[in-house]
Amino acid sequence: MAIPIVFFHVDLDAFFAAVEQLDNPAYRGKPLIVGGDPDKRGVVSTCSYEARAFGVHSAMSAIRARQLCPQGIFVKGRMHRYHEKSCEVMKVLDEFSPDIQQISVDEAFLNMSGTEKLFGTPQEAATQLKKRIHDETGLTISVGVASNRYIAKIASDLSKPDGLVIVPQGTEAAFMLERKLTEVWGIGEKSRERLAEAGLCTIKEILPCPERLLAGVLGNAGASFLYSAVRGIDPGIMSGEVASRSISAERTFYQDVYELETLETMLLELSIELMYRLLDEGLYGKTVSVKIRYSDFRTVSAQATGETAIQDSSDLFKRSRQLLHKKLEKGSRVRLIGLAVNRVEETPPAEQLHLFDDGSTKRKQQVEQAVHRLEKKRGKRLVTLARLIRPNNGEND
DNA sequence: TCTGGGGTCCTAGGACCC
DNA sequence: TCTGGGGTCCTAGGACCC
Repeated sequence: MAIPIVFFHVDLDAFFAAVEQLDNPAYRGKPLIVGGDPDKRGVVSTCSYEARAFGVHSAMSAIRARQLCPQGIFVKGRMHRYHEKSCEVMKVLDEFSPDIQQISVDEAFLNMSGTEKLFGTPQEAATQLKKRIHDETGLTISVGVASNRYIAKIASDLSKPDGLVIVPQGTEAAFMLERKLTEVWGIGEKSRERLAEAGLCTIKEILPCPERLLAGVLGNAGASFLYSAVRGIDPGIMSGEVASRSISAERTFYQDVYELETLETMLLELSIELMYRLLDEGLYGKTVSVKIRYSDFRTVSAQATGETAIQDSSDLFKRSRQLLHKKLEKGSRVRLIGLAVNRVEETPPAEQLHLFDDGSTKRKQQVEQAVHRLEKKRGKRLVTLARLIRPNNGEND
């Protein structure tokens, strides 16, 4: 007989807030909100269940969160610490399955197929796993169990916190039939609006629709995704390899700005930040894109692919500055500026020989790398371009 | 209520080549 | 002197997720 396929989806409950409450007993049992500054333009990253009782939730503006929950404790996130705790959790997961797929700092899939002899039934295995995580890290998890990743992912969300939902093999379609459209992972607000316009508000209404009809509403990819999802079949977006990578950094200004110099200064800072990350991870890229969000939230971008890989931060700044000038509407107020390097690779792209290159770019790159190494060692920034040392450039943090 | 930051994937249209 | 079809790459914008 074939071994039944069993996937666990493990999701840490209110992860950032739970870590803060773990590290600081004074926060326990209190409405704790991790995220941006309510006095600036921050949003809620994660909040404790005590805060959720007031209606506070992730992605809500921090100002709104404070209105709903004036007694809430607002703290800034400590990503470094969350990564540490995340590693502790993943270590425990490693002992339950050789096939683990971490999909974010607080989530992972475990292929538990064939582990029955070691851990018992899925119910027994999940119960052990939850206990071990709690005993060893002080955190609680919610677990979804199903014959495919997609259903497991949806299941883990249903009885948070400290939940366990098992969807037995063969009942996937019936399980999906009971779901609300808002519980369907991958279908967001815009897609729900479009479906509603087509008279499709429930899974029951979507089921009889041919894929062709759905394609008219959501496009080919969206239709194919939803057609599988409502039938309890894994649409496959959780298992694919990443085709290309990009790295990006962006800043929302504390107040909207219109001075070109302020925008350029921020772009330079972002260039330095991104270049350090490229060097740090040993990545190369030649496609740069600049994003501008205006005060009315209109967002535009400009992108260009150079002939050679980005050499150093001043090269990155030069390229991004050109894009900024190309795209910026003069006189419009800007609330956010962003910079990205797209399609980064681990090997340098083959470049044409530069007949007149005297080797200065290579030297600049070496200097930058050396400075970066030193800074990493000492944990602070040593060299700053003069342009960045200004009393106030209107930046958010 | 006035909307962060870091990502991935999809689509449509244009350029270019054979 | 008016013009096919397919493939691939690039760009801009949008949707979605954590």
